[in-house]
Amino acid sequence: MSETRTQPDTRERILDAAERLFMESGYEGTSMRMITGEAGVNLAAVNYHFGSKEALLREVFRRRLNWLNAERLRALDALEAEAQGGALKPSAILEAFFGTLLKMGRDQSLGGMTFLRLLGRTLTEPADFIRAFFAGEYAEVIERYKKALFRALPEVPPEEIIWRFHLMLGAMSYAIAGTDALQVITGCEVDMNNDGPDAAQLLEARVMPFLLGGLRAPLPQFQLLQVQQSKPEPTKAA
Amino acid sequence: MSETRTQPDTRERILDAAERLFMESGYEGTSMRMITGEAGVNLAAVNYHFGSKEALLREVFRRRLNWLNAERLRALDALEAEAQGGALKPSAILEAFFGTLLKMGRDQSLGGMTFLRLLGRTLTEPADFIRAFFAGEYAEVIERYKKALFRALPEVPPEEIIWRFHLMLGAMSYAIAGTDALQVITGCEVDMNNDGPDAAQLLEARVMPFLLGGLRAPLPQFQLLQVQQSKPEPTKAA
DNA sequence: GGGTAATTCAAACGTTCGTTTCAATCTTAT
DNA sequence: ATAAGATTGAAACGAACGTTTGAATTACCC
Repeated sequence: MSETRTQPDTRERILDAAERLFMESGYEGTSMRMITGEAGVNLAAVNYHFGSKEALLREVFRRRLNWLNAERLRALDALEAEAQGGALKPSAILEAFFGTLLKMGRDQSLGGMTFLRLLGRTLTEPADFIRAFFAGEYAEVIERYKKALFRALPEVPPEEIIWRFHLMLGAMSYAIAGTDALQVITGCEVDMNNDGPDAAQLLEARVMPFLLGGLRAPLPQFQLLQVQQSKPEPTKAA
Repeated sequence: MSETRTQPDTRERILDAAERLFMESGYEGTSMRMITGEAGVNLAAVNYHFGSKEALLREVFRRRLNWLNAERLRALDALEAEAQGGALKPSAILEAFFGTLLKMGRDQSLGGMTFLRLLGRTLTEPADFIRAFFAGEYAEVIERYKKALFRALPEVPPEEIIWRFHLMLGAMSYAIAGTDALQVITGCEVDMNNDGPDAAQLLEARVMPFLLGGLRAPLPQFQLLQVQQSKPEPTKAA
């Protein structure tokens, strides 16, 4: 009747529906009709408000990554201010980088576990425009954290640090996105299916020690590889 | 004179093209016309030889996973025979599981790095039939290795081992599949782009120490979590 | 060499995709 | 109240999708 104020922000309804569906079915596996159907809006609304399906995906991420990027930089700034020019502890850097991520999983207004899973899953999407988008969004933050890790681990060759950063991102992404995928493979249900604060807390308690253990693992034998890649700097014993 | 080769390798040409294209563009992002075009065969050939696109994907994996599964079981059998009933070293178990995988990357006749990347990427595909297929293909091998890890690490709670198995799979998959995806994000090129033996060897030297370090990392604080998990009731949420 | 099955081929099938159109409706400021 | 602009609605667009058809061609066995 008169209270049917049918304007609960069409844009937000579309973004919420798209976030959930992209997470569940992937970008190519989600159609515009699925999105507008779940959002309860007209099919043409997506193209009217966002321009295209690609632009919609970008906006889905932008409204979350703005906060994530800013918060990650803020956390690193705080650490560096506290250290007063000294090197940071690797565990503190990981806590700032991944802890900030997991904080999103606990806060429904920041997207919660839904966005975390979408993020982890989308990093492996093969579409070119998606990869290009992420490269641009992440560049500054990754650069800052990479340099912090270089300073925190001066005895580890930078290339090795980059590799392990790589591997930590992969482990974390799978732990988040592979909630049902990999746990089907491992044949055992780990109780991170439920959304909300518990899932993110469990995740943090389980994953952070693993990441730190991997980061601080003994270095591989470099003699052979160093020759192959013709890097002049020798390995410092560790 | 080919007595058993009744086909002019049309089947193999399709499988090779599909393997490469699925790796590059994903399942949904690869069309039948792309596959038959690259294979140089007629569009109808896929449905004639395999029945459907889904069945083609399954066959692409089956011709590789048959070897991988058998070899992984054989490697574990050899370890257990050598141990004569004793527990295995965790590093040996990882070497058997992931070393076998990386052996495929070095052998072009087993699919090489192309198949490895396809495998890592497909594990995150959201399509239901893909997940169901992998669950069936992997079940036996995962079960065997899980039990071996339980015996090798009796002081670690089984659920924690499963989690870390999870995380190791994720790190390895990203290291393989994320060749260009994540290295764009990290903004630094790691030279695993080239196929062939070198890439797999580099991968092994870099990744295995990381995985072992994560697996043997100190356990998290369990007091709080243990209460939640010691209760046998599952508390499943929708 | 003829008969039979296997395979290839061009063409079309029906469906779904993202996108566009344009009239109808709602919002807002004058 | 009314004009102007913003938003929504129903319908259709052309293209691309996976799949099917039926005739033409090839390979194989007796």
